[in-house]
Amino acid sequence: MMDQVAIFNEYVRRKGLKNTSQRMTILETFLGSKLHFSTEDLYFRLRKDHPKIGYATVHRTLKLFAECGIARELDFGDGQARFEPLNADQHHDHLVCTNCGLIVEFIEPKIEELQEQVAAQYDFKIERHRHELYGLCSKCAKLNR
Amino acid sequence: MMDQVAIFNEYVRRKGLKNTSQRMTILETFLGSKLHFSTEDLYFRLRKDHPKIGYATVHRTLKLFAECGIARELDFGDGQARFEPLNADQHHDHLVCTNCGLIVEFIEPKIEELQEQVAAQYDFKIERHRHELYGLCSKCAKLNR
DNA sequence: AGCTTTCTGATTGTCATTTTCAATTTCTCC
DNA sequence: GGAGAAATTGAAAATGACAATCAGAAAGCT
Repeated sequence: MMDQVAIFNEYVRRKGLKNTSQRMTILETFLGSKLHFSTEDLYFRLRKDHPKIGYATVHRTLKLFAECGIARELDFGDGQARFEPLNADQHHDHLVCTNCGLIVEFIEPKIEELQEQVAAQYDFKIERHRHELYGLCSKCAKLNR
Repeated sequence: MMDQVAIFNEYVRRKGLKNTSQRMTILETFLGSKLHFSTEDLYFRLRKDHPKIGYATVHRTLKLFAECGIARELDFGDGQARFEPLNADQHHDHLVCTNCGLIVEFIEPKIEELQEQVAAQYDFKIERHRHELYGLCSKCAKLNR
């Protein structure tokens, strides 16, 4: 967690940006909470203790996190961008429950490998990818029977 | 191609919807053209020969195609929904060139299989998935060197 | 501390998509 | 074949997430 703060500070310094109390507050809340925030989620969570921080600032700051590599921007097709803290862990993708919204992360190196082979086959140089599995989690599968 | 028209007609009948000339026109154009339409793409293409068909109708009709299973809605993260005709072919996913917008379809049954295993492992019942590889196609990789 | 640059937050703008609604068309049932 | 109920159309307006604007505030170099 200290790593991410350090990376952010370094990025800010290198780019000639400024280190404001709002940015620090947002960063702490972002790192110290559940994953997969939408801008709105984080805005309302921050509101409790920091009612003066505006929506636009939260939005801009999350973009900044993505820019400097400490966050990943996700899009689960519900019309709202989400962000998750990124650390040095292995790359993961997501399972999304279409009923309750539960998000589970999964790691499957064999898929990553096959992706590379596909890209090579079509002579593409992959920069990033999206891989999401949508369906019902075990709880919702039982309820919806 | 006849299959998709039949499926659509069947769906319309079963749902108590009505079969209008606009819908037929849109369906023909949709099936008879390049893949991966945005609503706007299709709207402008239709405009040439059918200037009276409105944007909202194109949009609603594409949604209807997706609903009845003859089209798949795609989202390549550029803020515009796209649609492609679906037939009984094997499921495919997409490579997207981030420079020129080229879209290539790929099929990799081993990935599909691994997905199933992942879902089983987390006790998810998959309904659909998204898998897109973003990067540079061979042409753009050469130019951007 | 002074001064330049960036940042903030309220507001407004943008853009794809969705909704609205009156007029039109379809389709069922005589 | 045509009346009537119900769905559809198309123009326009509404929606909603995101991005841009801008004047006042804050940061940080010297």
